[in-house]
Amino acid sequence: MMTIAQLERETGLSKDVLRVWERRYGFPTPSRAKSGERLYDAEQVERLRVIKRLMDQGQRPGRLLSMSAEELNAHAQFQQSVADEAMHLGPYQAIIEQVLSDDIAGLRHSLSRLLAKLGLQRFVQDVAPQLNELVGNNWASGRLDIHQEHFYSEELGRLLRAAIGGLRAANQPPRILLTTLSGEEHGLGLLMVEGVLAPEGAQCICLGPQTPIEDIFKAVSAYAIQVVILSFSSTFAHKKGLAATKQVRDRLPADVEIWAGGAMTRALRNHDSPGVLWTPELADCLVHLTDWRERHSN
Amino acid sequence: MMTIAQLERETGLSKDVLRVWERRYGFPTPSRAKSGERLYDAEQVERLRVIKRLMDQGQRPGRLLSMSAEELNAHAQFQQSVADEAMHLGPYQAIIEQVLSDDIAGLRHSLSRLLAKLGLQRFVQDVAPQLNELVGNNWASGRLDIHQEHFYSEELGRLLRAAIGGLRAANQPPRILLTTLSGEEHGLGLLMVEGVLAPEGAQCICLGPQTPIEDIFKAVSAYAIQVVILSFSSTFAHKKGLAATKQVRDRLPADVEIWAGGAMTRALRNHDSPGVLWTPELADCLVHLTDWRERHSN
DNA sequence: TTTCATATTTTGTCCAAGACAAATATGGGT
DNA sequence: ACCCATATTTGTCTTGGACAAAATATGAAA
Repeated sequence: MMTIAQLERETGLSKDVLRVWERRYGFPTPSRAKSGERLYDAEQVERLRVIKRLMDQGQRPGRLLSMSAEELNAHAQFQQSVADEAMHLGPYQAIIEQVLSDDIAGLRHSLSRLLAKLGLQRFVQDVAPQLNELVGNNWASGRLDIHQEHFYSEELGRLLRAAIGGLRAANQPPRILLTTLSGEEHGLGLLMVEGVLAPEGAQCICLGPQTPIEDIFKAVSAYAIQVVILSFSSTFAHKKGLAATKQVRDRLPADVEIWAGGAMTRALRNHDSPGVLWTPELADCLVHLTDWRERHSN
Repeated sequence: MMTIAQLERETGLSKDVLRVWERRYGFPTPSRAKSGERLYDAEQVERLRVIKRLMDQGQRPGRLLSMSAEELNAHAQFQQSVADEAMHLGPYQAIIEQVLSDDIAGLRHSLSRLLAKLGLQRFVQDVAPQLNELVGNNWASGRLDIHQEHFYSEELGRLLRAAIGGLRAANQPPRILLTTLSGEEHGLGLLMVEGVLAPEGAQCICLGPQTPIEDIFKAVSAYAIQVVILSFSSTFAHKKGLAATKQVRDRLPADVEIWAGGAMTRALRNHDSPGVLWTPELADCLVHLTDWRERHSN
């Protein structure tokens, strides 16, 4: 039996949403503590998990919530088969199999072998994004458990950090600050960007995820930063991302550039906002780096 | 101008709290959009930041919120001087100075030198906890900015991950799962535990922070886990931590042990809860590891 | 047909005030 | 000094209504 607060933390569905669904769609239907508080049983929690997963695939709640438990399961099954169909058997299928089969040692070995073979920069550009997408697809289709996704992220993060740490200390311009805004908790993208830029000798200072805007501003002046890189994962609503990025832009000195990347920025690729460079692909960062150095080479 | 949702993300004060404070104490006093939504100006945001920081030191909101802006600043100043007084100039004061002065290269160098000198296990046991406490105190006193705390955490995390990754692959029992429960986002503690246990040859599988209970259960069976380690930082309410830990205990097989550590567990040190071992200090983990191996040596 | 702008629907967030649960402080006894 | 019962403070949950924001459908122009 779970309270609404626990359920929010475990599923990521906000309390407001859980309550308004109950009112509108008649689901979920929690029992009540004698004080009137909602108590959700394991069955409904599980059903909400399935619903959340399907919603993250783009399905809309109105339909999902009006389905019976059987219909919902059948639907999830169907979606999974569709996703499987679409997934092409790329060169990294073997690695995904290792994630799916909880092959700890195998995954570690495969990743580090690929990194050694390709080098950090190529690995980050060519392999990591594809793997991330495969993992994302498999999670969306329900084939992959959360613990497998966590383990994969942790291992990839370790590998990248180790590789970056092994580089000779960078001392060429520009000085780059890497972080995400509050609300974006995924920090893997930052490591990937650093993995591309650090080998070029750029001085990267990574603050990890969720730096409040005020503190980004402080960090920029404390470290004499010349470029701020922000990363947004695909789950970040692009309208909010745009607004937030502009807010940062307004508070920073004009000579400090902002490069914003990550899956979300694909939607803004052609959006013209002064003083912000969109870098939906990692390769874009390299282009911008070259440009920056050219501009500042006098 | 900030909406209540932005303010919640940036300060960590929940919407409910912000609204109820307004009702009870008459502060904050946001203006309203024409639709009636609250809009907080920069000044009040800053004041709320100060209040939050003082509350994290243990001050109670009733008093802080009834103070005028001037009184509040004077009070914060006073608290800072008290904290400074209490802080003893330990052997690591120099490192803290580097954090405070944004000396990137110096901090990296000091940390890696200490690690090389003491070795991973000693570094994690003797140095890291003291540094963390100093950083915490300096943050509480307002001397340290959030970006400095982020940078410190990121650097220490990298160093530990690199050191752990450099160890020969562990292959001795027990197989240990490390994670935090949803609601606890600090993952540094997990790395520290791993830094103590991995050198002993224990097979550590780290999932990073915030694994839902259901998925901890799945991971335990997928990886044939024998010990689950949970970490709780000091901000986790110990009553909730106890309840959550018990919930995990109930769902796991009896032969899987739970070791719960982190600053919060100091309060539960003497609390007897069957099937859970409290490890408020890192050294406790080593003791438990020895015990475990002895018990399973037949 | 495609593309773009405009309606319409759906969905999530915010608001209000009251109630109560949980955390913390206080007083009195050992 | 410690511990327990009681009082106060503080945070979270409740309801139903309203509206903002996102997504989809519709229609017009290229």
